[in-house]
Amino acid sequence: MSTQLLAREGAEIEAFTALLRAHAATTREFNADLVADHGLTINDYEVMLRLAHAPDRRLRRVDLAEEVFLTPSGITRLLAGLEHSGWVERVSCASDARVTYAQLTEEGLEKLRAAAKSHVASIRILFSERFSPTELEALRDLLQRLPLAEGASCEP
Amino acid sequence: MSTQLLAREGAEIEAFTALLRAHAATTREFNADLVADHGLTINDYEVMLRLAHAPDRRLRRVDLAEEVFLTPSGITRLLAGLEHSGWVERVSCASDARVTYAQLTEEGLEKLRAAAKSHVASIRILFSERFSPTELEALRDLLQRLPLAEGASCEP
DNA sequence: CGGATATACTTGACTCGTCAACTACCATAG
DNA sequence: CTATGGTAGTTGACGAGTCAAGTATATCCG
Repeated sequence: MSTQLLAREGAEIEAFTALLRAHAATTREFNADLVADHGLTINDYEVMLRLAHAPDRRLRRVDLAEEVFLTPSGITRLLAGLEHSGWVERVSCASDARVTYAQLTEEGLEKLRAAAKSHVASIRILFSERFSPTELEALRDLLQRLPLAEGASCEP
Repeated sequence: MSTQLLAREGAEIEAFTALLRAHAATTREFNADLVADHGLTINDYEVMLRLAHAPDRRLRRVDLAEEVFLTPSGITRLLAGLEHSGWVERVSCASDARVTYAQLTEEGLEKLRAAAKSHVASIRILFSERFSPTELEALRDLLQRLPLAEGASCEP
């Protein structure tokens, strides 16, 4: 009654709450494993993964930021760590002196492969324990509708 | 080929990636609004909401931590802010001197109501723009399966 | 050309939350 | 009663990421 306005009810709110919890739970788990086993955070991993799949294994820092939903300064800081470890190198751009690419090194790729092995396995286990293939697809498709504006669709 | 091991393919990985992105996108949006309009973070809000729905509007700090997926120290810190603003009070427990309840004050409830008004509206809009009622339920149900069972896991 | 505006990135100061270590209290067994 | 072990909570040191402001370069247009 007095808390009517604060209703937790309503499928939208429930869905969002579930999203928060699901993220907190899974992320915490995977991140802890990744850090313990490889000294990488999830974001380190995601960034290196994007680089690995990019042409020449390099990406502009802005674009990278957008892909993993970090701010430009966040990316600067994250990359500082990866550069320090020798997994990513700065490469300057001939045609535009403002841009600096982040490029995955050979060691970075090796590191990523090693990390991927256990990380991917954990993800597969967690998700396939809980969902059928059909549900998995449904979940993915629904979640993919959420990110607003930006990275929508178009890949080169 | 050489990146085969790093495959982004596989419904489990895609689902998890989508979860990361969906969380980052929505959370950033809602959090920014909440902070700008009411000076509350999403976690502040979620904590106050739990308190509002609890008997006597109070909860043990441990239990609160568990509900919002924070560590005990995280909760201490978060509550320190809310106590400072007068929205939450510490109440000690008669039967067990170790526990301190966090109790939502009258002002806290008012604050929460005000924040809920716009926050809930934003959530509803974002989600109902993208999903039908049926999809919303599906999404919620799928996400609710993810948080791992607390005590269950781990090593002896 | 040259000034205005926009873009790419970095830096300082700060917030939020973590972990590890610690205090304080409770419960139970000998 | 006391030792022993478990639970509730706080604190210090730190990491990760944010924002606001700053620098450097590009681009557009009179």
